[in-house]
Amino acid sequence: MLEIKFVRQNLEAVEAALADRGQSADLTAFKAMDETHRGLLQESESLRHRRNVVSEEIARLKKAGRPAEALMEEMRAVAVRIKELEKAQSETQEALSAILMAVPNLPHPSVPKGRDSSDNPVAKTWGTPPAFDFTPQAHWEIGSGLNILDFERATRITGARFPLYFGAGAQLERALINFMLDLHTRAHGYREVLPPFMVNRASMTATGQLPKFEQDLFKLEQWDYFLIPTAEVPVTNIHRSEILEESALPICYTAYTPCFRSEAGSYGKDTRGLIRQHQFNKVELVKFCTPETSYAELESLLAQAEAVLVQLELPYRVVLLCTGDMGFAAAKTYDIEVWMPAQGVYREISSCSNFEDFQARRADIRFRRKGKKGTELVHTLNGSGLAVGRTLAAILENRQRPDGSVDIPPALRTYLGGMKEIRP
RNA sequence: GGAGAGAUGGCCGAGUAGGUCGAAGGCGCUCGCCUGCUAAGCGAGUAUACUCCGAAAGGGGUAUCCCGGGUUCGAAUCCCGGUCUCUCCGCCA
Repeated sequence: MLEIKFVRQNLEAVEAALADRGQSADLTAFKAMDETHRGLLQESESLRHRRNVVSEEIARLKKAGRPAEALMEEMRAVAVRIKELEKAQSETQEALSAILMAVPNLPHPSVPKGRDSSDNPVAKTWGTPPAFDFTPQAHWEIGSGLNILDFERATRITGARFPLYFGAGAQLERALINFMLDLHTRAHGYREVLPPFMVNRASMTATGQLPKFEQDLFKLEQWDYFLIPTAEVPVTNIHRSEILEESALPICYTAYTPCFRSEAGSYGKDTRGLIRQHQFNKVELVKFCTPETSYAELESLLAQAEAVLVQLELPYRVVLLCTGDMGFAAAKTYDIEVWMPAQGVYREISSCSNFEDFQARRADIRFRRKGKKGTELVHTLNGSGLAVGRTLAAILENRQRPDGSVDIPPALRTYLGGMKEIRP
């Protein structure tokens, strides 16, 4: 969330930024509530002060064996008033935080203004889409032809939008996970973590999924736990409520997890194939760093995610999300989109964001500068490195051959016992 | 699931016949001094959040000893509820 002081002092700027995101922003309720709240705070604090002073006085009188009944009587009334104020205060506090928790992050100045994905400028294009002298098949057709993907049976086991891999398909998914983790840990200096796949409400709130987006999550019925929609949640929460040493930064983690999303509101979209599933695998990159380095870290994070596609020889492009297309918590986001030949479009395969201190404030993750007093909020970043199912889909489509077989990218072959291709 | 123990500052760890405890002591860290020889000595400082005053420097106030209630003029200390951790038993991949 945004700092309450900042919002108070920059109401118009915040409203304007929200408008850029395509949100109607009316913070007059916030302003009034904030003033009420601070008034209550001042009254109750001065009463508490009075109480603290008098309590000491009572202790002194009693020790000296002198009567204190009159003061105690006065304090009984003060205590009642303090209780009233506390109640009112907790109500205004709750109202204020409800408003603030629902306010998205402010876009970084370098983010272009725009309404939706059609306004996202392309920042970079890498590789050349393969030229086929036959009509390329969609990955679900290839997968079913090779008998490695089975969406029909997955539906029987669970329901729509769940994947079921067999044989070389399952192996390929696993190989991709290992390949990505190895690349990020060995070449990019990340530390591997394997976190819980369910998290509590506080963790979801810290990274921004809650309270606004509960309908996008899978929630356990008997527990106040949620299935993670991305490893960003458990991994960012590793350091919740901690004060880190500046010398420890940046902290870089990479994690493989399955991800669970209800995909509410996406009915009818991408109903076939691996593109939009309720459960999918992802290797995530997460960084904690100082504010002055976070934009450089965003660029390197992006490059590290791109490196996966470069090594797999999959053509892609990078787009910079405009203000209207960015996620709730992000200040700046690059999407990496891989080429999907069957549809002839680039599809998102990674999203790399700098959240600045938006998540850190919610999660209370700070650091201490060497030789300086006090603490500052860290900046957090994360990006997919990459979405595994979509990567597998891209390999199938980009490296398919007219006979229905698929050529395995050379970088991946050692992870598959030397397998060079998948044949029916 | 059953029984018991516990939760204090960056870390360790005192502190319960309720008051002068934001909290001893140690470690760590910062600054200064001393000394110089590899590892010590001395001194000072060292939680966080919110809020008010101030241009600022800085100063005032409040809260926080797991969380939420309660008792009381007053609670780290007493009572109730919850969460988490540890030990033992049970169950289990």
